[in-house]
Amino acid sequence: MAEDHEISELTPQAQNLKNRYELEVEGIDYFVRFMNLLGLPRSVGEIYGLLYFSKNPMSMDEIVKRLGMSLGSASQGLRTLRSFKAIRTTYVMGDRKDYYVAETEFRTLIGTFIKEEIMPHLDSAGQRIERMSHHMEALQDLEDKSFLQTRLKKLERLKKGAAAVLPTLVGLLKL
Amino acid sequence: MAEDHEISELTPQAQNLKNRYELEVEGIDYFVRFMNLLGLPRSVGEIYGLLYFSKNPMSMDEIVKRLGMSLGSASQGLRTLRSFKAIRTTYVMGDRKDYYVAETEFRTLIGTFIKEEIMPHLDSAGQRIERMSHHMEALQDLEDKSFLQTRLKKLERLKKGAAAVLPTLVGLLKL
DNA sequence: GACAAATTTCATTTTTTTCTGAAAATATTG
DNA sequence: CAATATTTTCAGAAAAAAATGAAATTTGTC
Repeated sequence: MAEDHEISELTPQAQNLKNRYELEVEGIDYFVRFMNLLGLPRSVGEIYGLLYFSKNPMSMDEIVKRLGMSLGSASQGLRTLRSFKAIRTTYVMGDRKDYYVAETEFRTLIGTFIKEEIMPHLDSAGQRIERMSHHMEALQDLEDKSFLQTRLKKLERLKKGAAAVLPTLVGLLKL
Repeated sequence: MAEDHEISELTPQAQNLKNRYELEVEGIDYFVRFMNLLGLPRSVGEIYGLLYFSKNPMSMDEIVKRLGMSLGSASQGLRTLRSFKAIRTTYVMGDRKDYYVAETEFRTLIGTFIKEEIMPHLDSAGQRIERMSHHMEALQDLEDKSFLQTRLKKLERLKKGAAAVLPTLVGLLKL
């Protein structure tokens, strides 16, 4: 009973484990917030965070166990991450499971995100502006017409600006 | 009964109204999607879209009537838009209502959004990275430690890059 | 400063998104 | 190719976000 009163003192090993664990938890939280900023669900951020701070590739059932999430969420989340090339699979000899590792090249990751998630919006934005311009051209009231013309031009400029800046941004990310 | 069979033919005036209406609807939809991309609720996009394509300032009850939304949503949405400086109030003589007009300088609008919504995240991200580094420094296993050090450095670089690029982006928006 | 109009707040309801888990589909091994 | 392990799908449950509307507050007017 000599160490009864030292119950909150940790051995160096225990302290070490605790540090590693807290680092991981905070790291996962980091990516949960980041992905959330991009409009992606919590589970996606959790999986990516776990993989980002894991030295070894992980299988889906490991991920499920570590994060305490359902198989469905894990499968869906891994699919999303693959679609952004944020993770990739590795082959582990003598095992039929798939193993995943985080892609840590943020440049690629964000580039894919812009290309797949943002650019399509810009395309349909362009089409919508065209349809609006068409309606605008046909208006009788000249004052109203010219007012709307100005507003539509501004929209067009915004759209063109975004379409120009985003790819440049991806280029800049080489940093 | 001469025009019975022309029931779907519109007079020029009616056609004109229809064009104006469809332009407005499409314009509102445009901003609903845009705001949605920024993670803002539909009601915020609706209000901004309506104001953006309206030549005249509008009061809250007009907005409520035109969009068929609740007073609560309108009040909340207007507050959000004001906080981004996406709209401003105008004074209308002899009327005690507040009247709103859209701020059409997208540069300002996006600038405010970045400053108010994105930058705070970057600050807390920096703090979180620091806490993680602290835990990392204390680790015993040198291999794991150096692995995590690399990962944390990458995170740090991403964060620094974002912090540098975003204000630049605002500058570029002068276009 | 009492009244009325306009606006905000907030508890509740509605809608949308995300998660779950078991069944179906697919892939792998002996 | 049968047996089994792994992954995906998807209907329903749970959680989160947004909208509602009536009460409370604020603002402006006489």
